Amino acid sequence: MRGDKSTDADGGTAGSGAAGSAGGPAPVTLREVAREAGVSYATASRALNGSDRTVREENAARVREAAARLGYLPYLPAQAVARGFSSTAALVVADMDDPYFASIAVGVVDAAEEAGLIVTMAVADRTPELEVQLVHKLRGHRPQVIIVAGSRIEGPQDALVAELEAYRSAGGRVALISQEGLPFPTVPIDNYGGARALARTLVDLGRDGFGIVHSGDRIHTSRDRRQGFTDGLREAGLEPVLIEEAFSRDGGRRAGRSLHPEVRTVFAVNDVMAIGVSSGLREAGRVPGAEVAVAGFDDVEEARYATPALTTVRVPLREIGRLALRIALDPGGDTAGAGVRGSAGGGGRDSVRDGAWVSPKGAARVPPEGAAGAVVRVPPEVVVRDSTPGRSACGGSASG
Amino acid sequence: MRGDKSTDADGGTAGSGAAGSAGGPAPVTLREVAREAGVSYATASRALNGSDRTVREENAARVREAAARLGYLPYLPAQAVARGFSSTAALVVADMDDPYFASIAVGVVDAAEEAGLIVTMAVADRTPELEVQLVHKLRGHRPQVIIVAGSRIEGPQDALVAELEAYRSAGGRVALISQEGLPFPTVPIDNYGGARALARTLVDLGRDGFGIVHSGDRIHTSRDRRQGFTDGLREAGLEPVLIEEAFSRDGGRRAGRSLHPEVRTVFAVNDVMAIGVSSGLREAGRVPGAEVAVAGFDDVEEARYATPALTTVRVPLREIGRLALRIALDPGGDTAGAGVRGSAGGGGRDSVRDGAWVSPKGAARVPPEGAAGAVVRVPPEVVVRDSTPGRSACGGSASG
DNA sequence: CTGTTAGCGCCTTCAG
DNA sequence: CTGAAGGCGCTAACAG
Repeated sequence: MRGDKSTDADGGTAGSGAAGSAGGPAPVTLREVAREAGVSYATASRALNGSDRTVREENAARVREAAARLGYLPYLPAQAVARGFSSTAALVVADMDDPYFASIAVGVVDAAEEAGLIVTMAVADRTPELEVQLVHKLRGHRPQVIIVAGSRIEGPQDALVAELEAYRSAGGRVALISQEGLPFPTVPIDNYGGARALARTLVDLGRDGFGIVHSGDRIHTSRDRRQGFTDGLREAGLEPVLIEEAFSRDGGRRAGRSLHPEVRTVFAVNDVMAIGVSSGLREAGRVPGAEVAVAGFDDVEEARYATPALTTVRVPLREIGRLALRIALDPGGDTAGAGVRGSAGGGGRDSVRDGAWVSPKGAARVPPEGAAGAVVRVPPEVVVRDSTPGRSACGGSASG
Repeated sequence: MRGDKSTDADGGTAGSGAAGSAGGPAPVTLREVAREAGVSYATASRALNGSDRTVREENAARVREAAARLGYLPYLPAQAVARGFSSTAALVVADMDDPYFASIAVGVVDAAEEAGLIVTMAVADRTPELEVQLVHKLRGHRPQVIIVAGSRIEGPQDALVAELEAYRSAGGRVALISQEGLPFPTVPIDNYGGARALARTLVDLGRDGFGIVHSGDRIHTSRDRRQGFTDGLREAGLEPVLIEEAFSRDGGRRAGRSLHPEVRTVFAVNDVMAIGVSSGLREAGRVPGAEVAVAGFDDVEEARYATPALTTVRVPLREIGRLALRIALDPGGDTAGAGVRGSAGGGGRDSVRDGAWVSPKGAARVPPEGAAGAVVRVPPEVVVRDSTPGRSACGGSASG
């Protein structure tokens, strides 16, 4: 919440005070404020919103005072019409009930707030078609930026790209989260590298009998994580058993319920599924953590309180959300790496893959507006917890 | 997504096609569409948005066709200015990272989508002052409705009420979630009744040695649940031990870590805290579920996968979110009870309190307006799970 | 049915 | 530094 350039007049508190008549008092308009303050309409405008403030302090004060007294509230839609752009940021997420997206949303909303924007949000329900329709609809509000955080699914993305391209060519800024390969600034998540590092860490800890619960290669996130983990394993000469299930808690649960007896270490492609796996294992009478270790990916808060606590790869979701808004607002800015502290933990080297991604198509058509394929890497970090060998799922080790 | 009254022109896919020049082609305006279609500006408007469609089908078709071809997109802010009200719904939640609010948000967004509104959202971070500021800020967009879902905290609510009152007196509609006592339509949650029923259920199951982990009476939700549970216990002649901690996972964890040894059944005021309690118990070397049963409130998805699965009180969060939007849009409508199935569980009587509160003033230029204090009860439902007596925290009972 | 013409609330040159 | 006037894109009477 930066204080400068504030457009607020009445300190954030209601001020319709007087309002004697009861019949839907038309909201106070800037014109009234001007009259009340004894200055011109234009002056009032300048005093309250000042693109380049050039108004005698005395008058400015009078205007502010009048505005406060009348409870004036700038009519944002009107401002948008006059200025040509609104003060909103649009966000499309795949599923708000998933803590992964919820955290990203928090980050976006937070950063937007700081930038003086309010966010309009839509939930695409993990359906590509709906997603396109939503950005289209959102576009009507002429947001200053559009951020799309969906689980990218295999298939033609032409519609989405076209929609976004159209938006950008009209002056809008877009940012994507974890869906590289599209000609827009993206906050990537190193799914491959993180998963690979995780695999190596587990191998180093002496685990074996690996299994991967994933959701098929059509879902990019799943594919990359599966791939990374597999490669990490292969470097140690190991080969995992693959189990495919839905990208959800329940999918994980089903997988856990019928997990092959020889799998003693299972990596679920995300924390939510991993938690489901643990649950499923228990339903099958097995003990997750001791008998079979389970690891996930994301380090969602929930995972830290699960039993056994998940070994996972930390992904700074909130920061990623913030970052998305920032790179959208200021592509090519000094945003790179900003706000993402945290060591590389166990992730270590090769955390950074090919950073540079070059815009393939269309980008030529659309000039400046900042680089189109900006990529800011967020380093993954392996977090080892309870599910490692010697620990039991039940009795905690603490104090005892 | 209802199809009628659609304002969309180009089937949801981008259409900036032609656009030869590359320098930020000004978005297509309605005027251009009109010219392109060979009709007047007004006719084009009517054809595409038609409040009361009265345009020869032939022309209408031409307009639609032209709109599609040019990739016309109605400029919502302009529409808002012209119409006097925008097509947005504002939502203020206390903490998006909490699954409780995330689910509510999903419901709101969903219902908004159905009503043709897009939601603008803000996170109040559980801070009353911020909450007021946010609704104030949001008000600037002239949303058609404002929904506030915060954890009500003891203290003067004058600022919030004033802000909301001002909004409403200007024709806006507001709906609150789980914070009765304020002069606005509210979707209540029977915290007291649900907790009391839960207590009785646990007593009936033979549990004893009760403890309540709550967050102090300043937080209404905590207070009501604690109160209800306590009363339920007293009916059986029992008295609980009280532990006060922060309203979060971590607060619960701390409570669990130092839980009095004699407490063998603990009720945490919400699922998230309950999960924390389980976690804390383990850290202290105790086994939640077997040695000490833990119950929560909300029936958040996460709770169903926790270990041990939580005995809890189901609250249809999503439905509640939907309902909030509906009663805001149509107070006094037939919304009562709609969409909320599920038995009354044990909540029982006193579920319905004083409903009527009469609307003072009238709407400005915005559509009708109904009752202002509508209250729709959502019946709580006790869900008994693993944490009951005989079960172990580890080995599942299933199959094996 | 259709076109013309005012605004909606605000910002912004453009003169004073 | 200030006021007057035009315009943003769209809707809504009001004539034809």
